[in-house]
Amino acid sequence: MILHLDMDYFFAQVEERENPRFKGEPLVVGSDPKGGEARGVVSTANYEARKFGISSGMAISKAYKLCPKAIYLPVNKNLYSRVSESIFRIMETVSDKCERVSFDEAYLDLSRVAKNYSQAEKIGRDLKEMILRKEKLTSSVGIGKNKMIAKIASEEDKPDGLTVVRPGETIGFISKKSVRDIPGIGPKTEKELEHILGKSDLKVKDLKRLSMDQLVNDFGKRGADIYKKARGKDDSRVKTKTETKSLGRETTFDKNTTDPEVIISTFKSLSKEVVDLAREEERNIKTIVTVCRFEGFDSYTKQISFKPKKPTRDLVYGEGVKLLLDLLTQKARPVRLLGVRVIFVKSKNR
DNA sequence: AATTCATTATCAC
DNA sequence: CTAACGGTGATAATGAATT
Repeated sequence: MILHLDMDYFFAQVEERENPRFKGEPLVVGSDPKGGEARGVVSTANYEARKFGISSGMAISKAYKLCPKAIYLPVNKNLYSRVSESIFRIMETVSDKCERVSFDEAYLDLSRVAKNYSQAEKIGRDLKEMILRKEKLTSSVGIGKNKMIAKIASEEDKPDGLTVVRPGETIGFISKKSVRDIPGIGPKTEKELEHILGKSDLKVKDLKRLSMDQLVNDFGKRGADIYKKARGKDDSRVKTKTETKSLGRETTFDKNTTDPEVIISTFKSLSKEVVDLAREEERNIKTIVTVCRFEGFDSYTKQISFKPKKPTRDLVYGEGVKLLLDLLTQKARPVRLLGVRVIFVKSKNR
């Protein structure tokens, strides 16, 4: 028995709470639109802004065109992080089997704490109530027999919703949903599935026409996953703690650049950030990856592996620039984005 | 033959 | 007219290089 909780339009809702004058006005949290010239994206928009067609992930320049008079706020990560921590602590009082997915999303395994779905529902209501009381924020909850069902259920009735899907209702619940509602099926996979089935606007029930064999053939491991999910099955566990496997920083320039001074100094500061953060992990690294996106949006990576070493600035910057210079001389084109990432060595015992 | 490395693709939020 | 489009991290596929 799994519960999924998703905060409603989280960043924007927090900003409304901090400044109630924003309520009722279209509000967009994301990068500075700079009069429509900026290259960032929308993080979260409140419902008033969504009426203009603005949504998460959209280019901020497009959002600005759709609604220049909206209130545009920068992403105040520290604030959301504090609120997030408080919400997770509330959730963890209900069950310590809690998986934090992002700032505003988490799963709880209720198998040990609820005898039946009615009890689970009560827990869901209580959770929403506690969060509202403590943080003055609304959330949406879904409960189902596995993580996938719980997640889709939490989307069902937002904002401020609570949906319980009992095991017997599972198939009926998902069959009419779009294939895009299945976590793990993104735009590319949807397109490919449409091509295979010769039909657009695919529903979950349509997927049942595809055999396990065919799906595995076409999509590998993910195909097997799709086969099961189309039948309401998902045996992934709620995982409470996971260790960081990699850590990186990247940045997009305001304008594409060919200036070596700018490129190198930017890379240097990205490297410094990565090293400072990697140090806190107190673990060795085994790979350094540099990323470069050029004018035209095509991206390339170059990486180097070695015997486990401490993440020092000399190492990460030193090896990193070599990789970067390789990419730059190979392409010799204006640069849009630069990034650097380190991959940690797996630590022993778990 | 098995494992690791390098690179790209896809996805989620 | 169309495209516009961040940052962080995970996982998988594939082919080459190593062990």
